Amino acid sequence: MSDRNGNPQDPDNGPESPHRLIEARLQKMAELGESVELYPYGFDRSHTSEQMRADEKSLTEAETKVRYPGRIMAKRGTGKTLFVPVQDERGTVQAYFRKDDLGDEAFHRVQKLMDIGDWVGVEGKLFRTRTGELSIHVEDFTFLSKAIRPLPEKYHDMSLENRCRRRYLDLAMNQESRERFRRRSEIIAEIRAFFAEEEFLEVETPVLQSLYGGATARPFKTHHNALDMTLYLRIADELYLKRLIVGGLEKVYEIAKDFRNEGMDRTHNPEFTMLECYAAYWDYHDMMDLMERLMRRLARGISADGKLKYGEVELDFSQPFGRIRFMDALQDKTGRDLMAADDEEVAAVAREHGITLKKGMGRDKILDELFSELVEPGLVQPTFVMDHPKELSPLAKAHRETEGLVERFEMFVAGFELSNSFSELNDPREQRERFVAQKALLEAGDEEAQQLDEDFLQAMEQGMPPTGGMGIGIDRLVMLLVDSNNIRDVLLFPHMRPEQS
RNA sequence: GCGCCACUAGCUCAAUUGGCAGAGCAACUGACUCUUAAUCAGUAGGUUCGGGGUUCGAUUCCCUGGUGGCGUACCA
Repeated sequence: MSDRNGNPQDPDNGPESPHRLIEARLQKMAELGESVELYPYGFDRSHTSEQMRADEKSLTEAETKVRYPGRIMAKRGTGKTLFVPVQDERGTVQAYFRKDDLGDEAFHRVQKLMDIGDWVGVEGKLFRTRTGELSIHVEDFTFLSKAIRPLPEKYHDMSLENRCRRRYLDLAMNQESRERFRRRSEIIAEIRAFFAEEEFLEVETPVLQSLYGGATARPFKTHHNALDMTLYLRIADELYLKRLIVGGLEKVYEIAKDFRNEGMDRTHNPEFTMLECYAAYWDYHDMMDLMERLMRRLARGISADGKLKYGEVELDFSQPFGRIRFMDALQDKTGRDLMAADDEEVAAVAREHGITLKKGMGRDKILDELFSELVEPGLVQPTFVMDHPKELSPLAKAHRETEGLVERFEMFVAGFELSNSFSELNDPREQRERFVAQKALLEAGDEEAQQLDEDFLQAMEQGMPPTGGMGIGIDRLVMLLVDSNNIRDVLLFPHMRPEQS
């Protein structure tokens, strides 16, 4: 944007010195306001653009008068006629104005005083022009709202920055943007329907928390004035949802914003939408099955065969998802059995693969790095990666067979992580030990380590049944389903630095 | 965080080696009764992101601040 620094041509400069383009529109408003209501209170719509296209034949044959509101997207005049594409949410239908039909004064209003970007309601019969454009032969029209700022140019895409900063313009100008956000809403509705059928209860837990937990991440801090205390914006719902399991709610889920005080890039926004679900008596195998059912259903909602195009690749959700063990995948890539390897050997293998080791990186952290580097990029088709090293998962239950591992899986697809799940740790003694270990990390300066949550431990001490839990990154899921490679495409208002003068 | 690149009219973009700051769309005036990126004739629109420097002269070179894009690091 060129006007971000508030120069005198900036139309944001306010009423003191209106921009010339705004001035022109204000003058039209003044003239228009003498004869019509500029901002009326409603409009009685008979048809949407979509309905007119669907029912064109019957509407035309019956010579039905339609009443259709929308935004003016262009004006093409040929003297005493005027063609005006009028856009509603799902499409555009052209309005055809004739001076002979409307009279000089009304025609002047539409030809001279109505601008691109204004809202209008037109009334008339549907027909096709000689060139085949679906049109309304206007008999009467109503101003619905006057725009005093111009719309962006119609023929080139807006810059990504402008599309995000001024999403309303992106939506106004781009049908595919409107459709994409409609898809997002439908996907989330479908997810809710799925969880309802699976008999999960949708719940809401606090965003403002005095202790943050349930994930390894740095939080946002805020302050409660009346209580004069520091509060954190949640980084996960986990510890609250587990309290509900303790309480006897057997299947719960929440779709909510989490906040993590970390970097931003094409797959990360500081606030993002997370789904977490917990089911009593389940383990991570049950959660894998649930995830597979969910993904198959969502994929089939888009294409009947369960295969989705994502960028250059075709993702197949119709077949059983791949299942590999974390350590086996590493062994495949390194040719070494790292399960048996000691810390020195693991570090050596990491160096062989060009991984820079930092101070304080434990064995499990190094394994995680190796995995991200060697295995993750190759996980294109939906795959469950199972049975992770223990240290990285302080809330997961120890593996029932293998020492040093936990019962956990992450689902990967298209090279990124879509969900994360455990057989949840429910032994309060072990949970306390793990928190104490995390606390040590925290005190050693690891800002992402988890805090000891005494209230949560007390809940667990009350008895928590065996439980399966899972988190799904909804924004990434939507990216996958709408074939987008940037999180900003699926967030209406992604975080942007404020513009400054 | 770090590195590279970008920022010029309301929007999308040009401008040769440091030498008069331009186009398309949008706007304004006029012509045109089936146009569709309407067309035709004309008009207007600029603190070249902010600040500093070098120079006879800076959109152009240097320093600094801002915002963005891409890569990288952390993370979902």
